[in-house]
Parts: sequence; C-alpha cells; structure tokens
Amino acid sequence: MKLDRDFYNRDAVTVARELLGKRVVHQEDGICRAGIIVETEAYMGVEDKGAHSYGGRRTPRNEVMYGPPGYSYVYIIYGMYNCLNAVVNEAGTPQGVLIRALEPTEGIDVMAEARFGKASLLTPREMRNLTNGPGKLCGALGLTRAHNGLDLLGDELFITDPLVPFASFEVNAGPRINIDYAEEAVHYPWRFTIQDNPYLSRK
DNA sequence: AGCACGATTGCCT
DNA sequence: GGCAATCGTGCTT
Repeated sequence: MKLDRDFYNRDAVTVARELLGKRVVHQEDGICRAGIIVETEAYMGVEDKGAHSYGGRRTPRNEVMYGPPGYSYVYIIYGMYNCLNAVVNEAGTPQGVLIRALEPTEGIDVMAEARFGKASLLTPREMRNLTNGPGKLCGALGLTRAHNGLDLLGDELFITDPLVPFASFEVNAGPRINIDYAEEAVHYPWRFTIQDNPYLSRK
C-alpha cells in the first residue's frame, strides 16, 4: 500500500517521524530493491538554516522542493554521493525529509552487486554497510540525480507500508548530522531513528 | 571564468 | 580518532 499524497502534505518533522518503519522501493527494469526506513532527518524550509531552501533559496538543484509534496529530491554531495529526500508539505513551502538509512529487505543481491561488486557471500560488516548511510543507500538502490523529481506515488520509486509488520520500535530524536554551518539550528532534534536498529548510520 | 564548499564515505593510524 | 577523495553547485567577478 503506497503512502498517499496527504501523507506528504504535512510538515517535515511529522513526516520524518512517521516515515520510520515504512518501505522504500526502487523498481527498474523488472528489478526490485527495497528496505525499511530506520533513520531520517527533517529539513523545515525557509526558516531552517540547515535546509537547502533556507531563506527561500531556489536554484535548479533544489527546484523540486518548491513543487507539490510526494516527489523525490535527489542531490549530489561531496562530488560523489547521492542523497534521497522526500519533498513534503504543500507546494510553495520547500521542506524535505532526508532518508539516512535503511534496513535492506528485497533485492539484497542486487544491492550487494552495486555496492561491493558481488551478489552474495557478504561478511556481516558488508551486510551492515549496505544501506547504513544516505550515500550508501542511494548506491545500493541505484539512485542518482537522474531519479530527481520522480513522483513517489508512481511506479519506479515509491514508499509503502511494510509488507510484513515491522517489529514494534522506539523512536529516538537527536541533532542532525554534518550541518555545522547551521548556527542555532545545529542543535534542533530533527534526526529520527529506530532505537537500536543495526542499520543506523551512527549511534 | 573562477573558486570555495558540502544533508559523505572509506581508508589509514 | 583523523583526513583525503572528488566535482556539481552556487555565488562572485
């Protein structure tokens, strides 16, 4: 069951919290790769010094944030990694939720091939490193800037309820990662994690 | 046209 | 723990 448009039509903090435990799917060329979201960050838009859209900054890169909710925002960081966000809130309020880590569930062999060049016989360490970071999960799912602006209610990249009920979990909130430039916003508790999940990007 | 920097990762000590 | 890699992007000139 895909999350509907209204799910995304709320503020980023609310959506970031509620995306925990949901299932991200990338389906391309008949190949399905998916995982459960275990870590997110909220970027609250024009008033959030951590956000790409802070102060109403609008560029070709973040243009999709200014469109309707429920679309992908994929951007390149450090010249080599991609980060996946869901655009949230009504059109014109440029907020987003960064997907920071997944627990892999489907297409693990394909993800392993994409990350490590082998489809099986992963060490426990490799298994954990498959999707425990925003750049890593994009690598595993095969997501690039070419997947920017996709409708998350479409058939290529979408988010659903989990196929089988995910074990009950506690949600933790803490400061976001690597936004040292964000002044007072540095300490806002807008990073959400499933407590003790083995696929978190850090403790 | 040039330049400083980043919502990261992986390798090294 | 530290730090280099690597280049698209945005902003200045």
